Amino acid sequence: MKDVAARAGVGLKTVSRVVNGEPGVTADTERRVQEAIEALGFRRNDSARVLRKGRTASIGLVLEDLANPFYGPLSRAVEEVARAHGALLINGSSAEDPGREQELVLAFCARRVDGLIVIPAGTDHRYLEPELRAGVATVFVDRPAGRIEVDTVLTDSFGGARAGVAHLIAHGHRRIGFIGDQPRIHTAVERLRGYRAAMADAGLAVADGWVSLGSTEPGRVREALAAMLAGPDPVTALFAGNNRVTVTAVRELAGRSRPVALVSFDDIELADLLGITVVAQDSAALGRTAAERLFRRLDGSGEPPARLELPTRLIPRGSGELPPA
Amino acid sequence: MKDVAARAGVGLKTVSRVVNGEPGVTADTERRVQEAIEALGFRRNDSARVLRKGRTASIGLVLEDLANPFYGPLSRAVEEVARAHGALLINGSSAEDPGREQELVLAFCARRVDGLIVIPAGTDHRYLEPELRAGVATVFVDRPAGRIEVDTVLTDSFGGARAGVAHLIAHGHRRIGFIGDQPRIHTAVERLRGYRAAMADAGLAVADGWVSLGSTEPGRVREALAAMLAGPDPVTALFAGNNRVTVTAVRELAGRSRPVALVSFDDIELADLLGITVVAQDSAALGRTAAERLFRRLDGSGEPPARLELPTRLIPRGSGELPPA
DNA sequence: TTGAAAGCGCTAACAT
DNA sequence: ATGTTAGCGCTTTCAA
Repeated sequence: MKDVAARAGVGLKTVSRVVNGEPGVTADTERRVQEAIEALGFRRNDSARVLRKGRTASIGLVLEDLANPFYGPLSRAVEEVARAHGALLINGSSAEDPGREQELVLAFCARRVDGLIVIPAGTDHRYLEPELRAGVATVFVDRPAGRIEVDTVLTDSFGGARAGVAHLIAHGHRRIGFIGDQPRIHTAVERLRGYRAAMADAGLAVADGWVSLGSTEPGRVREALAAMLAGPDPVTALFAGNNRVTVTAVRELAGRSRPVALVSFDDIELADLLGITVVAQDSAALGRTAAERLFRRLDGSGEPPARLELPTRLIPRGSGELPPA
Repeated sequence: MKDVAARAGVGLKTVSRVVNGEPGVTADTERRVQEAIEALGFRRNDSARVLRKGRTASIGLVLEDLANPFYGPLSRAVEEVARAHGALLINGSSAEDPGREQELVLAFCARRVDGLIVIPAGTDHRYLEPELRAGVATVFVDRPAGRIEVDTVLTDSFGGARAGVAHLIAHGHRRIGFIGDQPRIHTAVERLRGYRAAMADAGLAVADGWVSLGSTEPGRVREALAAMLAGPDPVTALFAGNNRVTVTAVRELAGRSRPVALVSFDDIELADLLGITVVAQDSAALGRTAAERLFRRLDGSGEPPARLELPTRLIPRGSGELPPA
């Protein structure tokens, strides 16, 4: 910028004015400055700008795994809103590791992101307190924050699971299995709660062997499913707690002779062709809602932290309407 | 930092030493500084650090659409490599718009990212020349750069398509359709070239109506497919140019009475259950390879720009082995 | 309309 | 082992 000023034969501040489109520069001076900028290939250094202005026009998004198809649309929606507000998006995957989540969040804060959107892996977020006090706008998505008060945007996991399981019950099933994610993950617990509520609503007892929470790694899911389908009283239907579980369950069930009904929490590409009944959540809406809330806060809305819940949608496609074998 | 120094009763540089884990501080002093840091909730301002050091420890990734399942694993792989090198990842989607690609790239450069990984939407990248001269390491992925010399990591689209079409020919097909992405996209053209090569290898002529390049939007693909399947000499097999085309094609073909063989460029989740034969490319490997090359360059390797091509893998699953109707 | 000077928070280089 | 000074590239403030 100094060089540009020298070459254009003007003061530093004049260049700054031109670069930022501020008024108070004659057309002629502006032209001279523009020429110098071209000639020198000058590009404003935003780091210095940030240092001076205090705002970075960037937000950080911490999620679990960008490679999971559930998070792609969410991330994209956040990016879209950020773009509309002139902000860039810094992305990080926690790999479901609370330590890594914290590391990423703090790295983003050190970069002085204006805001933070977090899909938490951990359950205690008090480490964020100094940042919140320092004014970093924060929204939690998909799962609630632990031990701090912040804006939260969730899917109605409880209601969705309850509706999905009730759907299976309505189609005659009495012995229904549930395979979900690890019990420290909020959505897994909520969906299990929804399952239990639906069973209770129908006056059905839940046998121990019908419920399995744990890693969504295929081997684990396969084993859990095999256990439910073995023995004297095998389940006739399965409620799969998320897209990862569903993918493995569908593969396993495809190889069986006796049909097992299936309802999946989360939609999956081409699930329509496979006739998989799902409880769909709108991950893009989740991201959009969270980002909009974040920017409203950055624009100075002083509302107290709120908790929003987005509804799910049951889409019958065949697998959930199979009668008990 | 000044405050921390004051509170701990030490000099500025001593705090800096502690914060950065530099040697030359007594255990006792360090403790006092740490206490002050805790008490004040101090977190180093990386913007200032960047301004001083010249390196930001961040890289920018411009791709087409984070919501496309092809890019999730790619982005994740890049992030993983970046993490291993202590760098953060800034993400942007061009939405296949060259103007937006340029806007994103230049925004990243203004942030002084150390490096850039670009899946280009445009075909002329001379706007990058000043940045390249300024030392921004750059790797293009999935599609080559236009009119500049940079590292490039591609999938062997030509070879993959040629092998896929040859596979259909080997199963008896003579009238084979090709539906691909827009002709300004390099991979679309390469795959079409592969298709033509395979047909020529077998001594087969290609009728005008068998080839269709254009948007991958479902309506467009549906129309193109309908046209190929109508008339006196309908195609008996289809080569789908990418995952978006395949999704629509599979849906359409599922509704037809006469079976049409299908080979897809790009694998898709659950394609195994649907029996879709694919020419798979490894998008994670693409991202990993590009990122590794980028960091090797950042670490000072002075190799000239190179062009790498990753192989594809033909996975027969049924749809590509159907005989002609 | 234009510019000079101060300073954002940090680190490199050089004292002490 | 510790502190001082200068300056990274920009914007803010105030003066011309």
